[in-house]
Amino acid sequence: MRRADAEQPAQSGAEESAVTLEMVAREAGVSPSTVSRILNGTARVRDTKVRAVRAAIAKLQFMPNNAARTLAGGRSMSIGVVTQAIDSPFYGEALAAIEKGLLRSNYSALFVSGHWRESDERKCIDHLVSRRVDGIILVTSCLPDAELQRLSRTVPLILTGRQVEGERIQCLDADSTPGARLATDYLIGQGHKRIACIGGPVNHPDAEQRLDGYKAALSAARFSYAKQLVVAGDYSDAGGYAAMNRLLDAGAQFTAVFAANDQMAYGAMLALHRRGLVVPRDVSVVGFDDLPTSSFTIPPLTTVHRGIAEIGDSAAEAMIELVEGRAPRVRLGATTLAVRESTRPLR
Amino acid sequence: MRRADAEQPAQSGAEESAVTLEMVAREAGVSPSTVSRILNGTARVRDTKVRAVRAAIAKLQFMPNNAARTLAGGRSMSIGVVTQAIDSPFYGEALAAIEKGLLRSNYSALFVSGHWRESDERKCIDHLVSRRVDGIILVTSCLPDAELQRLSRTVPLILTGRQVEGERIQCLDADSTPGARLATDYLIGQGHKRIACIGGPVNHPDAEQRLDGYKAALSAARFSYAKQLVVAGDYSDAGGYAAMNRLLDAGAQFTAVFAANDQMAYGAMLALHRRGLVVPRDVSVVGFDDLPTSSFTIPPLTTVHRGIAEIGDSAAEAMIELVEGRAPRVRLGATTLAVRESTRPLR
DNA sequence: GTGGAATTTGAAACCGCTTTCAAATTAGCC
DNA sequence: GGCTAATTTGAAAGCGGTTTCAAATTCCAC
Repeated sequence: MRRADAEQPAQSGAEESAVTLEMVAREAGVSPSTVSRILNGTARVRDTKVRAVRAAIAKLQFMPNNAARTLAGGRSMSIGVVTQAIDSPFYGEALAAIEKGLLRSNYSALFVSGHWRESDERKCIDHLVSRRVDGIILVTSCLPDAELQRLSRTVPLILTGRQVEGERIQCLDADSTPGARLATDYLIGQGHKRIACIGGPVNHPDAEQRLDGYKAALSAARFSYAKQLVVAGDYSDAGGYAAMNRLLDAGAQFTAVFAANDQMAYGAMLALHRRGLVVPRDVSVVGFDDLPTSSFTIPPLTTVHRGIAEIGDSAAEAMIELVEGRAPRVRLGATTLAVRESTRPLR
Repeated sequence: MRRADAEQPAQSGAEESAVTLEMVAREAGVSPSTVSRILNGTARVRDTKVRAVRAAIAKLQFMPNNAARTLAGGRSMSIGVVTQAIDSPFYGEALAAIEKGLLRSNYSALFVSGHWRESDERKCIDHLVSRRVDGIILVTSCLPDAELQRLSRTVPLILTGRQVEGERIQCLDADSTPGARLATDYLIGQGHKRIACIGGPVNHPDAEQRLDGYKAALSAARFSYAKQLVVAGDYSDAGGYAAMNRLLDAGAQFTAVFAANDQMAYGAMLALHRRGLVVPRDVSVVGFDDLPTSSFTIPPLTTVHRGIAEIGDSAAEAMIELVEGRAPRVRLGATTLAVRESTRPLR
């Protein structure tokens, strides 16, 4: 309850006025240009001065003003990252990897979410452009190709989960078809004949790929595609729950399910559990994404592993190559199947 | 394989040079000052000019350069948000809410993660300061009080999950003690007498509160505190799994467990499952946080609900009040218990 | 010691916007 | 219509860095 003795004006809520490069220069007895050169390593400087400047920086606790740097230098050292929902486990993992990858090269990430809505995404992107980001990573995008192509004239783009042509567009091709094929093939290999599918949102490029993979596996095994075994979800737990209920209510007969992502698999498993069906005894379930939690569901989920972190990492790396003017060479590891305990051989 | 016909220099990777405020001014036949005033609403301007400028902006597709604005205006319109792991479901939910809350007032969020390491967090914060954020929201912080107080002289702070005094520090008091008490009281009320506890990381203010709540409930019921029933985790699924195994391996006898967060509860449930113990028949489990997924675990998890989104939302709101110079009035809804299917009355 | 090349430095312009200050315009009133 | 007061505008000075350009030093060989 003691008050400061406060002879000097209290300055309530006062910000400490920031140290500028010029103050550093004066303190070190050199010109601002010299300080700038040392900071950026853009020219060699006599060693005695380097030391003097370093000392001044430390003494004054100087921190360059990023806005000024951006304005003068023309680069903001920040990369915009567009996702659809920052709070989905899938994006979370990707974002963490991107953040880490960018930070390695001293770039920082600006995350924004489009909520699967074109208008929201457009607004986010405008925001990023206005902040003069040096590049944009679209982890998934709702926008039409033409619009992305137009955007790429303003700022270089990295795109995952989709293929769009463009001089300054790099696509990290994460085609989901093979993964879905892998999952379905596995179920077939385990002797399952009636395999249901809980798909993603309709008209969603990625969701379509996953459905395609499912169909391809079916036809390769000469199984007929049964429409009543396929139902659309929305990539959420609740959606998977509802989808499974629809399947069950319609009296569909199946011994296995392929869910187009892990979260829907969770929901589906709960719906089965509620009806007294045990996974994998009564129904085998396979997911897609291999979220970190999927090792800890009951039972642990068999799922398509694609290294989300790896995608994020590659995206970050490619973006840095791109903005530094090098040609990014991108390679993604293959998708694999993480076999756990939600599936079993039939008979 | 066709090459561009390219008579005019190819300008490979050329950025469209950006439209500036001055170009807008010229196009509209007014001075830059006037355009600025219209943009910011800082003075009234004759209606005819407003229209002319609006037209010019639309025609040229002008987007103000944020770096220049920040430099000239002294505010960056961005708020730093420090978390520990952007990919944890807990933070994900909080971040989504913060992003949304800030966007409402046209602020944007800069997310960085400290990974529960002081040095990392310090680096992140320096980064934010250097970017001249107008404020920092620390969703959780590892840094000592004194350091935060020092930091608050540079930039206003919102702090959740912890209480630190300071003129420009606002704490969103999310004391976890009552929540933990609530959970434990519930188990006791259901007739459980031997209640284990999987705590958070030691020396973690929040984790300590949760442990305190557990102890308080015990002693209120005149149960003795049994050291062998308490084991520390690390807030991760894997940690909860390991912790439960330690409990079981040590031969601890209990009919219920309180886990200090949901993710550890997931891990604990899996460990029980692996030993053939059924939740809630053999052991009741209560978590803390009410993550979105917790409604979809098997069985759905009984857990302490604290409205993570609400915390994020309030943090954003309070931060805006703070930077706009108003005194933030913060109120958080009470914590409640979401009773689901992982608990049952004993006997 | 000297000339010329190579290296190191500083002055000053500039990046695109905000804001102050004074001039120009308009409005209001007798 | 003329004078003052209120309103609207533009010129210009920053904000804090980077970068160009030319001047000042240093280096080196002869």
